[in-house]
Amino acid sequence: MVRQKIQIKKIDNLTARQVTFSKRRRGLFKKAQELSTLCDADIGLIVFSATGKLFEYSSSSMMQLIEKHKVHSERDMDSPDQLQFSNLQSEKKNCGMLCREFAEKNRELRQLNGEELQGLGLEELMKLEKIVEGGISRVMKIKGDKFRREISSLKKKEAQLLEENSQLKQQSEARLNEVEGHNAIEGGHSADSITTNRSLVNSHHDYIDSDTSLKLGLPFPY
Amino acid sequence: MVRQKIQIKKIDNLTARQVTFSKRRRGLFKKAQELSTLCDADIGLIVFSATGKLFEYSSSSMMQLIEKHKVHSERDMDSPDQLQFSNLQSEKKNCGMLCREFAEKNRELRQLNGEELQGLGLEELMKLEKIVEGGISRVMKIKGDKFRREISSLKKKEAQLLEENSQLKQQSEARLNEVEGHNAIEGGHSADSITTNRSLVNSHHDYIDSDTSLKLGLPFPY
DNA sequence: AACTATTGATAAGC
DNA sequence: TGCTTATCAATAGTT
Repeated sequence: MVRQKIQIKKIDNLTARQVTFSKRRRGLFKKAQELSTLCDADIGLIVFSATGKLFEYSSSSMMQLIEKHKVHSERDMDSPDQLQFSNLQSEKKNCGMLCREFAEKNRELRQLNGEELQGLGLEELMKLEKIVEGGISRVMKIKGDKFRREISSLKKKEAQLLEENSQLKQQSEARLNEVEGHNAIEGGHSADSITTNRSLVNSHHDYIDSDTSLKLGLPFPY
Repeated sequence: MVRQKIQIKKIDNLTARQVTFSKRRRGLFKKAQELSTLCDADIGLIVFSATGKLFEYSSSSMMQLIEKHKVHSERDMDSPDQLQFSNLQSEKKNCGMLCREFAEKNRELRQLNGEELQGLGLEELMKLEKIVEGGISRVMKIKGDKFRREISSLKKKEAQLLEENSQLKQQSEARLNEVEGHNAIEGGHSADSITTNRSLVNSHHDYIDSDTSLKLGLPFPY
């Protein structure tokens, strides 16, 4: 439910931001498509998420549309030379801006990493601390989640193995009983009975072994 | 009023189509702007009306956006082109590399900030945690240093002021004594008892004064 | 991902 | 175009 109308400013909460991005992006694309259909317009929509993922819609061909856009915005350039020059210039400008943004991000990164802090004031430092605190708490939360998931999966496996073990134990005992029944019928000290006894001893020994290794792996399984 | 929801197909009536184009276009641009603000997305929207008129919106620079779009969609460039394009090509390649590096830095930054962590393994998470821990400890250290420096500077000032105060006090008393010395010589009452009384009155009066100013400054001090 | 109360967009009319 | 309003559509917050 919409409790109150939201402020149009960057959403702080990451997951909320992602959810909203996904919802509104779909809405926007739908409306672009509707407008193009209803009014016979040629529309191109390019959306880069904050993470750099590209989403696009175009009522015809994005390339054609972009070319058309270039033609429109470069109407006032008469000679191809000028146009070529302007392209190169714009590319360079582009690069320059990217370089600056890049440097800025790098600085941010180093500051988050605790470097280049001498120039900052108390206010800025405390803000930075808040940010890094938020970061570490989120990192630790995810780590905790991962640990818990791994542990619960291990516990599940353990339970399965215990179950399997107990079934094998029952099976083994049942077979022992069966064999002893035979022995009782055959009455005693034949070669067969000795063989059987030996294999029983072996299987029991195996069971003990695997149980021990389990206990070594998880000292307090319960 | 909306009697019924409209079909999404080309509007026959010309004027109705124009009106709808104008209305919906504005709505679309508004929504594009909102999405870009809310979710920190980079958005470009190009609309050509059926009559060929261009409308555009871009959250940053349409040219940059189109370049970014090209970098994304053109996985690889053609064979070495004509000489006249080589400059432009190399600039673009440059830009592409910068873009990728930039995206990488952005990712790092987000991860330090505790976002986009779902894909990481335990090892990576713990490494990240170490990094952020290092960051916060350095940030906190610098902050602590700043606090300490500010405090010690304040203490120094305090000591200076106290020193100044005590000197002024001495000076003042010395002058008082001097004045009373004159009075005692000129006047007829018992010098000793009067001096004592007066100094008492004075000090009390001082106290009252400063208290009053406090009350003026803070209307409801209690 | 599904739901729903609420805001927001807009078709029609003027 | 702009304004109004009844109605439909989008979506924020919740589950």
